[in-house]
Amino acid sequence: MDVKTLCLGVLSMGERSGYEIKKTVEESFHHFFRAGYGSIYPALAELERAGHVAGREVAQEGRPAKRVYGITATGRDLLGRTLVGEEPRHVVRSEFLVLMYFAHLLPAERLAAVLDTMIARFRDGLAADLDHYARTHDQLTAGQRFALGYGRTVVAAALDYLERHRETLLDEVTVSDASGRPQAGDALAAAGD
Amino acid sequence: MDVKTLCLGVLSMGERSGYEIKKTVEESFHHFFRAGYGSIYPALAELERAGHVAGREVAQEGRPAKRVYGITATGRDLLGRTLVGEEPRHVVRSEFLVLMYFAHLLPAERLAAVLDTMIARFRDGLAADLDHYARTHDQLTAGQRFALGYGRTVVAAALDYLERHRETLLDEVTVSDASGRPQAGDALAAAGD
DNA sequence: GTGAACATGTAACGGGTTACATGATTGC
DNA sequence: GCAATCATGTAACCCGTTACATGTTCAC
Repeated sequence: MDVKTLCLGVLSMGERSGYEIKKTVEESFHHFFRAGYGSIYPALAELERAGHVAGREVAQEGRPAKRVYGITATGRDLLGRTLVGEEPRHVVRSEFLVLMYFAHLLPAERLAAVLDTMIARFRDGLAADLDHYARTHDQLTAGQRFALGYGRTVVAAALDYLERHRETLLDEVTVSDASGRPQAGDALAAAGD
Repeated sequence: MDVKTLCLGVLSMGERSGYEIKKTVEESFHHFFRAGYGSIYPALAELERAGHVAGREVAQEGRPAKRVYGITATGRDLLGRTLVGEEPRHVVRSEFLVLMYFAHLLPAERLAAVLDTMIARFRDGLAADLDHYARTHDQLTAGQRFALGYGRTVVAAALDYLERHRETLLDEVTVSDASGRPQAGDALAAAGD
């Protein structure tokens, strides 16, 4: 599934500009999908060329004009066929966890900073999520509630894990650092002093 | 963080061939990283050109010869600097969840099949994980236990969520399908009959 | 002898990210 | 005037995926 399909999906819920599509993706898909302008605008242009969406200029007061797109019949058809036809991928790519795997190669302060960054990120994401859900849950489809609930549940579990194991990891790594085995982190910390 | 850094990290735990690196990644990183031969072998070649790893031919009995790589001093240095220098990314890209978000556009049987596929995948992954962990936990570093534990915890939470909400989603989507609103899924299901 | 696991590579392709480029409008 | 938000786009680049290509050894 590419950004083109995502755009079709978002547009199937109502007309939007490229800018607004990105907003929707950030609000509703942020736990499991992301798309930048550099992929959204070209996707929209290509979809319009192929007749799957139709754009029109809309003037606004107090804001620059925007170009809103609506999905066409062939677009809806393509969306349905694409969703049915693709086997569902689910990929996590976490350099954060690779970093944790090699925690013994990191200076303790850096390790703590990384953990705190991730904890803060998850905490903020979850709060924004809960807020968004509270404001929209009564107008969501079953599928939307399911997908959003999945994101919330999993992030909550991740956050809980990080909070509960932060201290332990920090303690254990510090102990083994002090045990005399030379570590890349030690060398770097020494070089940094 | 790219596959080159990953290879350096794996090799920092001991000498390995490209084939064996892939095995290690599959066993230990499968919840949060993946790498194919098409990225591992070129990464190794480039690392060797730069002097960060050194390869040597090793004959085996009962098996084809292999080329095992060891990390060099400069490689270890580069690994340490790379790990310290990068801000930790953590990206989930789930076409599965996008599919669930648009569940109302899917025929009910397809929706059930997708859910069952994902449940089975998570179940199998978790079992393999538990098995691997049971066999290695006493020789893992704190960081490795932390990263592996994170993966296990999060996948277990995800699996639990899927199992607990599968029926509800299926019921709710079926009900709204039958309520008279035309759906893309209906059209496709009808076309398929 | 055939399939599975072991083992190593190359080359094209695709798609997303990043950086660049521009401009309107509001509020401070 | 300047920062922030709204708004749209392009082009180069990176890097990972996929497909292709090849060969060994074992077990059935």
